Amino acid sequence: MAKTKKKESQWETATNEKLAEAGFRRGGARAAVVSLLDEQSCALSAYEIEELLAARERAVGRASIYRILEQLDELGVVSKVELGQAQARYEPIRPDHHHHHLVCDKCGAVIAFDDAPLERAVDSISKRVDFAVEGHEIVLHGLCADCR
Amino acid sequence: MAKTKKKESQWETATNEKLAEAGFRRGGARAAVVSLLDEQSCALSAYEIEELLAARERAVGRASIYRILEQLDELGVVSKVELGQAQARYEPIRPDHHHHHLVCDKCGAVIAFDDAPLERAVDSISKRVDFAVEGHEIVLHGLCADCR
DNA sequence: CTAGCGATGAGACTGATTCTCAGGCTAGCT
DNA sequence: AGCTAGCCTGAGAATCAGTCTCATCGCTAG
Repeated sequence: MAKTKKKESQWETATNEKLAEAGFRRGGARAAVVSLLDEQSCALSAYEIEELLAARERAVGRASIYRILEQLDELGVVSKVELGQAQARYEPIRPDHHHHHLVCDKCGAVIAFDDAPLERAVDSISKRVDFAVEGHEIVLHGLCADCR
Repeated sequence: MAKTKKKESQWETATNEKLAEAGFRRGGARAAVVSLLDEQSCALSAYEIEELLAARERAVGRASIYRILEQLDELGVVSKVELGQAQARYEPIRPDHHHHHLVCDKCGAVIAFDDAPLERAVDSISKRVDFAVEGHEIVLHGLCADCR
């Protein structure tokens, strides 16, 4: 598949702006990772990112991938989620698409879901505890429709 | 510290019964792990378990700790929780104490909390999705009172 | 008391993630 | 456009949690 110049989404643009504001220089590796993440609707593992980038025209070193993901996480544009699979996954944070995950204990499939009442319950707790809550992660696990 | 014969709690007793029912023989290593877990009110990592047991009179091999924890998890008497700290934690499941965790991003402190509306929201979702939900894990992260 | 077989643990191994450090490239200055 | 300081990269070593292997130990039934 030829590399086509895609239109940058709001997330990629906003991320690049935040990187610049935070004093980061531009770099090919980071641009490739940001661009790849922007195309995803759900979480990718570092290994998947490495493979996907290698399969394109732009391989990025493993150390760079982890470094970049950490920077993006700190900037608050990427969310690191641990789904109990012995590896972390990362996904872009889009203001209009907050969601959580269902994880199949058998095949490892990851399915996204969102639920307003759940969010409200979490927000309510966040205000009640003596703790500056900055984020939350909710994982439901069990068996997916195929494995059941 | 001298080893004192403590009174077994309901959890330890029930766990030993389930182990026997499941056909497991008795063993010193497993008894030590079960006894240690019974004293905890919140989650311990495998490494902490290894250290705590070594600090007592009863060191247990790492392989045994993981094996035992896995058996207890399968029996449904222990819960494996991933708090995004690159290591799993384990805690006894007591029928009267279902709870979730607040994790401090700075010092790593783990604080338990429970909330009925949150549980109801999760139960509600569990019934709506095309997925056999067997369990859930909710982690709020941010800064604890000390680190703020 | 003894044999059979589950329980245990030392240590090798695996897989994910982090660290190190030499060389490349960007951004700012002339 | 040319130059340079210092951030950006990536190859590979190091680390760390967790898993596997296998010889030995020690319950328990008989």
